Amino acid sequence: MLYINCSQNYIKPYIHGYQLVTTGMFKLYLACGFTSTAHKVFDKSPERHATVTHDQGYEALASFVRGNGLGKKPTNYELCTALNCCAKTRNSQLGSQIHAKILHMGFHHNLYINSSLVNVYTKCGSTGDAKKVFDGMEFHDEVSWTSMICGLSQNGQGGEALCLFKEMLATRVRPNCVTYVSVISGCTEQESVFKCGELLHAHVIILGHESNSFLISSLIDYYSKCGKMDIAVMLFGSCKPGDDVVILNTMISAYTHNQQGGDAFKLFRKLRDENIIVSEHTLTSILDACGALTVIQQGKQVHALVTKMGSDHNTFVVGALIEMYSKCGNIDEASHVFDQAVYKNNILWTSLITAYAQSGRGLDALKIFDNLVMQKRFYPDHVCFTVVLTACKNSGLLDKGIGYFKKMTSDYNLAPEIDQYACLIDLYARKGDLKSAKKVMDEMPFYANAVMWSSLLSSCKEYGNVELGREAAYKLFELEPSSPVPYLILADIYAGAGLWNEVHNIRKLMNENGVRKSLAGWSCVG
DNA sequence: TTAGGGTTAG
Repeated sequence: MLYINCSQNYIKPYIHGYQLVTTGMFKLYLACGFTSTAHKVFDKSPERHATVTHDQGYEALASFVRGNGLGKKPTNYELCTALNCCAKTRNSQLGSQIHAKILHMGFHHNLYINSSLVNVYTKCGSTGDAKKVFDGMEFHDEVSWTSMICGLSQNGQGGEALCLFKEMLATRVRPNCVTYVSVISGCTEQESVFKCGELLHAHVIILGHESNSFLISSLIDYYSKCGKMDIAVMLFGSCKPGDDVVILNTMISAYTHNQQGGDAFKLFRKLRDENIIVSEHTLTSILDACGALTVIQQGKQVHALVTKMGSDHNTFVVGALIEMYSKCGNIDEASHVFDQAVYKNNILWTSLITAYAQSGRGLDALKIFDNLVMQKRFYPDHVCFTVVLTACKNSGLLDKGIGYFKKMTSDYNLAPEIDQYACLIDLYARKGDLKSAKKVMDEMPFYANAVMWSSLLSSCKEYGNVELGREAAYKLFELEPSSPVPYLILADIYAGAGLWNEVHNIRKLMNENGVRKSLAGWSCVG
């Protein structure tokens, strides 16, 4: 039994935040059959940028929902189209309901329908459900294999995508360009699969796909994220400028992320001089370069172009402008850009709070956060809490920080993640409450990482705690075996306590473990 | 009727 014409179902999950309320309104209008109003709501939605193909989705989905409301039996083609729309609009709820209908109607053997289901589930972040559908399929074609591989890649499971790709190679179905694009894009997330990209590149060359623009951009992205800029530049050199704006944008980002902001700028200027049409992605990437280079004059010129292109409605571009002004030290202009923004979503609010926090105005950052929360205009997520806790940390506000940490669970039902625990530990440690910091580390549901032990070790040096300092340093010897830093800090701690024999032992241990003291200016004694 | 690349907050 399906209830997809029941509007309540659409509203319930979308009560958090302006952006989601807008999405909920869109879905409500759509569900009630008011497609033109749904169009209007969606046209004003900040989520509009989420996919370029949304527009093709409304009418088909609305028609399907209306038909279902009238008790009309859908064909397998219509179910497929409806699932496709669910994937594009990230509507997991309707997708699951359609899945139930598919099972009820006995269409679950259909290859196309199953591929679409895999796509819906992965686009909505449910790779487990997608895998269940995939594993239950009687046979796979290149599209269904690729859907699953791509879904894993897009959900940060590059290692799993690669394993599935290997399974595919063992079958009679051959991977195509799309499969390679999908699997290569998954190789940029985890270091464990970094080296596989080169092997996949070799496959691409052997198969003669090296001129495919999707493959070129994914390979440029891959090599730049592995730090192999020479190969990225070589691949870029094989294309004609203006052939594909995505390749250009990938190259601009590649330069920026590899501390080559000047080259990013040169490329951008070349595009402008040659009247090559740039996209909003280009603006975002070049603003990123301006921030990295702290070149506010160029940043302002790009801002003028943003206005000229009418791109100030795009939340990605607005976010990049805020970050650029903030990095260039002009927090007032960052704030002004935010005030002028037509659509303000959670991410943009977080960008503003971050801008204040990183400009040494932690108290202002917290004030903005408190006001927003009080007015119920904003429902913070984990990232926002990390920003807020960092602001507390940098301003030395231990009690406030503890209060925000507790609010995560009590007010927002958010289980703290490792990043927020790291902030809390650092808060306690910086204030000298090393006992509480250690207690959090012992009791939290995560293994303490190197960041946490380093934070504890630094504070042990600051507050002269030899016992805990020793424990932290020895943990770091295991976690970061080639780093001289924990050895040197522990030596400082020993020296501060007058334990000269221990200082000599640490020096000996460094030699034994083959760790080289390579930090210029480090204040190690002896 | 099924699949693809590049961009935001710490």
